[in-house]
Amino acid sequence: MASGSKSNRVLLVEDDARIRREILDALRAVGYEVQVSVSCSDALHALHREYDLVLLDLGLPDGDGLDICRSLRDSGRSVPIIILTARDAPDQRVRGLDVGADDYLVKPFHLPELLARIRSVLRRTGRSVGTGPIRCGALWADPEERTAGRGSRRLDLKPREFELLLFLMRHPGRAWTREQLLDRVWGSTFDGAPRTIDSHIGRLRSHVEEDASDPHVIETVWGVGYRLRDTGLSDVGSEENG
Amino acid sequence: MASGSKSNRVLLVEDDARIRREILDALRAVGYEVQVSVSCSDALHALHREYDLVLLDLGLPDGDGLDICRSLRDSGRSVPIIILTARDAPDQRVRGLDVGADDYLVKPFHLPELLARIRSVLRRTGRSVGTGPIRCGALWADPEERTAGRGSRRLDLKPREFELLLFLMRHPGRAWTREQLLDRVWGSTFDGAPRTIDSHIGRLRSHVEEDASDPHVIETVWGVGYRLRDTGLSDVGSEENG
DNA sequence: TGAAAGTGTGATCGAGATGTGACCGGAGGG
DNA sequence: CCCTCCGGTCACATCTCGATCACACTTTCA
Repeated sequence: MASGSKSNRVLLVEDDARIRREILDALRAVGYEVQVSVSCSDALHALHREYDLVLLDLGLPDGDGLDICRSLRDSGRSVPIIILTARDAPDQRVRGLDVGADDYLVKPFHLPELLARIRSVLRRTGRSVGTGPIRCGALWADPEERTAGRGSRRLDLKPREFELLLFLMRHPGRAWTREQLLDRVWGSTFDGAPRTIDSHIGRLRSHVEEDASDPHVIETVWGVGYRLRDTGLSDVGSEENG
Repeated sequence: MASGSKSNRVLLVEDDARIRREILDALRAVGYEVQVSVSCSDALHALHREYDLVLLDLGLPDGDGLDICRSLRDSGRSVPIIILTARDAPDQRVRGLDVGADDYLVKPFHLPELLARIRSVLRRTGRSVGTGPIRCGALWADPEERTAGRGSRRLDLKPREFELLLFLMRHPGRAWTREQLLDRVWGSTFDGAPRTIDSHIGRLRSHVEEDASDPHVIETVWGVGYRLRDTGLSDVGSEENG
């Protein structure tokens, strides 16, 4: 999901120079990385690359934006699309949405509303933060599916191991004492020996580490506790759009 | 008996009887399973159950729909929400979208457009329930014909077993708790023991699994529930072990 | 209405996950 | 260099939770 620390990439397909300028400035002002296409052929070429969002005008000089939308969906690409157009008839809206657009906004529109709709679509397709899968270096975990893995390999974790890993992944780079982990992962009602943590860390390492005798992922902080190594989001062949 | 896997489940929150009737009829006509709430408290109660979509009016007699939206998101629920309201000021739209709504439609609207936007949201969130036959690995099922099988062999499933299998096949790879399965497959009216699920999973396994004593198709997720093996991923067989 | 099939539930058994203490070895400090 | 302290590992007791089964209840269909 192309959302990490980099900015979101947007393809703006619009032939009217004035409107284009206006949207472009607004998007850049709030930090999106924007590319521009002014025609169908132009857009189809640009779409060989991956984007987080396509803003699509329908009335283009060399064809209809709906065809772009349709061809993207037909070829299985799920990149989010928001249609921006002057065509405001109800059946035109229905048609736009039914060829696979995620939203349909009629010109003239208010820029703040466009930005809000963009945020909404990105939020939805980027999977909302609290529940969606998270990544940390080569590690990934999906609380909803209850799956975790390293790279392409899926890990077979026991419930406690999964909870522990999930917690650590939500706070990469930070060191935790055994007491804190017991409190946060086991819950405040649990009153057990801190050594319990050691066992579970050990078991987790045997799954997660390349070489369990030389831990690089779950680090020991001597005299304190443990920490998940913060790998400033290295790449592990992500991408799921397509 | 309401069967969650047969159609998409929609919660309609609307206090105006005329509008409610209109939307309700339209949704049922196209096959959605609709529940209705007429107030905030009503809606919050209904939302203890799971839905595929919430249609949310903002001006409710006992509070603001925005609060419902906000509280759902705050508690980590990602259920799709479409706001339907008479509030048409741009900053109200922005606000609605920014508290977590997936779409914002101003009254009066055209029903076909609402339906198209519903389709779009369901498509995007992957909750759209198709009516055609589906496959998952060697398994196949046809909701219309009410037949299911494994490879070339037809399975003789009882109604509940069929519904359960169908539901699992529509979300391969995802783990479900017993409570969730009861809610989605048995229906929101059913209030029974979670152990019931165990029985049906057992019966289903005896049909579906090569060797029922060593389940590979319907996996047990310890401490959570069950999951249909996602054959899309590479082999999940026992990894290392300590 | 009666028989037969389908479904829900509680009891029991056993597999598998978890917590704990003992023992070992290495890191740090004097 | 030695001593002490702390973390790693392991085996095992314990306990939780899932599988199974029998049976009662419900629904369906003749």
